[in-house]
Amino acid sequence: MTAPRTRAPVPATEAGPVTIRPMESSSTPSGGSTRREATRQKLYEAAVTLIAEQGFSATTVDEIAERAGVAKGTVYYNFASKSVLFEELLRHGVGLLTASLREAAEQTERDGGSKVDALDAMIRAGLGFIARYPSFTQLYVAELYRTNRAWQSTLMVVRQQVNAAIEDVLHAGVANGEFSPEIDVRLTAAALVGMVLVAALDWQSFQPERSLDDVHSALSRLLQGRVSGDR
Amino acid sequence: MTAPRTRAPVPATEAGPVTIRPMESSSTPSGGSTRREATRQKLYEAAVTLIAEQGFSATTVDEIAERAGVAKGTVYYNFASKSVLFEELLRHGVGLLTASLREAAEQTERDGGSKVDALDAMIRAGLGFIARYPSFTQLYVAELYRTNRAWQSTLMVVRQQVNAAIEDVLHAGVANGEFSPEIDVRLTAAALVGMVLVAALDWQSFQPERSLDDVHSALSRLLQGRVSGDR
DNA sequence: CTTTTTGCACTGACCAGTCAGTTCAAAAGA
DNA sequence: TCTTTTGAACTGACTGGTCAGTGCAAAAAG
Repeated sequence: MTAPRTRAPVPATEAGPVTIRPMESSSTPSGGSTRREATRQKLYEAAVTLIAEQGFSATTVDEIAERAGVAKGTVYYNFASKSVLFEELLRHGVGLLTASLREAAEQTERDGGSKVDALDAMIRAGLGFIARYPSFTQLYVAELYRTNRAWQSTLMVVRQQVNAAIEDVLHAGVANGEFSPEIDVRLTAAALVGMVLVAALDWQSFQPERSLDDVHSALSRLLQGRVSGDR
Repeated sequence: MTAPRTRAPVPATEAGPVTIRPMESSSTPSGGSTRREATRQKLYEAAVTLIAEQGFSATTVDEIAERAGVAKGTVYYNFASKSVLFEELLRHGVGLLTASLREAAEQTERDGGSKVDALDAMIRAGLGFIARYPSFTQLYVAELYRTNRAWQSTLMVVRQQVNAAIEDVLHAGVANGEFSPEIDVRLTAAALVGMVLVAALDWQSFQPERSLDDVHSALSRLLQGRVSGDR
């Protein structure tokens, strides 16, 4: 059998772990060419809402292209595959989130606040982020605990990035004497993430009219154990 | 074109009464025939793990059937569609969870415990449930905040069921004087759910060797504001 | 007790449709 | 000129759902 001249559909070896294509869009180390970057941004935005609504598998590349207002070919010109687009989107979004969290903690630090204050500020920052990018948050939560997926590793890295930002403050607080040395840093961080995530999603989904301050104070009360009693 | 594939037979003619198939699977009001129920159970179990791992859309009916050890047609004999199978699975699982939560609260009640104790018992019950059905929990979290989906309404009902169990205790505690009247019951309940959900998922995914007691005490500490200080 | 009938539960090949990914010539920037 | 985008055509694989047909245990008939 000889290769039919027109098409060259993947030779024999199927086991190829890596896509053979010449492309390699994912580079763009810095600078980012002007036009290209704008297109990618549009694709991110289109993809994030669609995937948040329907999930990754249920979202088609055609839909993403249409929503972004570009041709399907453009998607593949800018990203090696649907999965790669998704992975880069994840990294992009979580980068923004962690930056925001760390910034909040550092700001508190600079103002001479305590570690609880830092945690509180991070909760607020988290809520702010979720309010600004609700779709991204949905998508993050929805994909976070899936296993057996192509982007497993990306997800792990990204999750760790977020949790670490909180764990750092917790650790500092323990070293500080401000927090009990008996707290379980890892679990407490996870619990705090969950608290903010689910409460914020509830807020956005079912009571979007409420203010950030309002929601923040409810969580703040929980964080500081001001639920029982009323000191 | 007739040409029956491999099998022969059964002469044509079937002028008999046009029984269009007995269909009507989803009923089974009570008793339910033994065999049928066993098959449905196997399908639930197969579907829950697969969907937890891959998500609803990425999971095929063929996979579910194969994992359950039945033919594809059997899936459709027992459930009207893939979505219906999923919806019934959701209702089934959440039914178990809420029963467990309410039972825990009532037990505390009977023992003359406080409302914080009830909340604490519910956290423990929640953790226990998640430890027993981690896949179901993954699936629940992953699909909970999706919009534009066929089973939207089922999800809402089911979510409300869980949250209400917690809100009830919170309300009772406020009426009781045990909780500050300023707490936001709705948001606090959501936050507690998130706290348990994410912490437990973290536990199951990354530190499965730890004991329930261990995890419970970490969350308990957070609930009771015993994080800062060490009273 | 033996034979026949009934109908539920299950089967799996099949179909019509869908999707990710590819290709490319031509147009549009810059 | 060089880069980026377009848009439509195509493919190969896969998917949800269907349906004619099978197996079997219990009821009915003899």
